[in-house]
Amino acid sequence: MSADEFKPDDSDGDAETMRERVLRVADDLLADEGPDALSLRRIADLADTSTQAVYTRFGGKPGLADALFRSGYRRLADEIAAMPDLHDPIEQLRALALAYRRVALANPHHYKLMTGRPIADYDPPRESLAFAASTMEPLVDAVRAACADGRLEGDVRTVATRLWAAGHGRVSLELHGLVEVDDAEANEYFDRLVDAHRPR
Amino acid sequence: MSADEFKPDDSDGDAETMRERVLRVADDLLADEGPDALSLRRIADLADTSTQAVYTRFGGKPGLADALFRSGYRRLADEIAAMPDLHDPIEQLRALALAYRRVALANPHHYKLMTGRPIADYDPPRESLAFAASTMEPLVDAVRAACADGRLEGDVRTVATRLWAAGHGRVSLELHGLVEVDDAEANEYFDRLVDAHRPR
DNA sequence: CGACGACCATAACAGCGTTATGAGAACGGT
DNA sequence: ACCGTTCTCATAACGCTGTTATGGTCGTCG
Repeated sequence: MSADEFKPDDSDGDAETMRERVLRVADDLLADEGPDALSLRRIADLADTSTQAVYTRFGGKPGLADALFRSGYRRLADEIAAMPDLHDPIEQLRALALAYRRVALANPHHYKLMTGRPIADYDPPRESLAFAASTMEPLVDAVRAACADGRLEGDVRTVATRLWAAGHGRVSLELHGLVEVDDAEANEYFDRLVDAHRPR
Repeated sequence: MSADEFKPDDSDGDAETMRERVLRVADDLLADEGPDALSLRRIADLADTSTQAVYTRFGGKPGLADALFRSGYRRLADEIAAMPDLHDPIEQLRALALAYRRVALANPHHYKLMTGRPIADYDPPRESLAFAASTMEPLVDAVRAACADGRLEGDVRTVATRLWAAGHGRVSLELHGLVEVDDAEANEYFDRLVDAHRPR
């Protein structure tokens, strides 16, 4: 049983800890088959361990779901951080919106976990919600820059929140099949949103 | 299959059919405790029947979920239909947005079922999605009237869809705790959205 | 070296959605 | 009016779920 691959005593090196392995397996399973496919027994089997390990590392299924929730927002934050600086605040806003939508459509199951409640008995705790909201900081920065240039007007955080909400709404309806997925219209839509906050 | 059943001949005119009873119990349970509390066994007990009845009437849990999905959109459609006609298209649009948000915040669990996927193995079928989209027709009508008056410009359905998406986004983030619930800001937000489609 | 505590595999428990089985009522054709 | 068919639903079982209890192995530290 359990060919002792590694012991946690000395330096971790590049070996994967059990926690990392479980998280990676769950993350892949979520991406491939969606939230309904996430069963502790299946995850434990795929990670070559038992369900009990999930409990010692994550405290249970909601704890594992929270790790996936954060992992989803971390990916979003990483993709945003990897974007080139366009130096034009309005262009930057457009790029952020496109990136947001692109990440969401590319990882629909993660997006549902990040903005919906697809896993029973899991509701993101305060800290996770705060972390999620913090991934919108680049958007706030771009709005601030645009306001400083006189290209937008209004309270910075309020405007940023409006853009976030509107962008999320479009993506959410697309993902749920309530409106058609349409890149061109999505772009038009967002441009109009930005226009709505231009000084006139 | 399933012509409407008749009870014995006596005058029980307002008697509830088993299907109605199950649906009402499930609807109350959803409103009171949320989607996670919906278990067929519990519903069957509360409706004084067995789980099997749910299968003959709804085909299973996803079928019951679909009935609740439609019931949620029907309530929304009814509330909208009960609104007085304001005769001013823009005012009508504002009133529709407020009604949409009010219904959503008053029935958060239903709203999650209507726009999210909180019940395992249930994805709304085409017809249910079409029914859901049809509840937005009064919004389309108001946009059409506003365009006819020259108060808005653009393709009618496109503009209506944009307003729907943006409104949904705000409500969704509020319900999920990602932005603060704020009536005044919600109104401001929607007014800006409408402004964005005014001719300039 | 021995006691302690962390970790995890095994197994059990209660609950879930679903399905099989069978009994009883309702229906339709003759 | 009769009888066979069909529909409906209660009971019980099946396999799955998340969770918890138990016990054993191992590293840590007094």
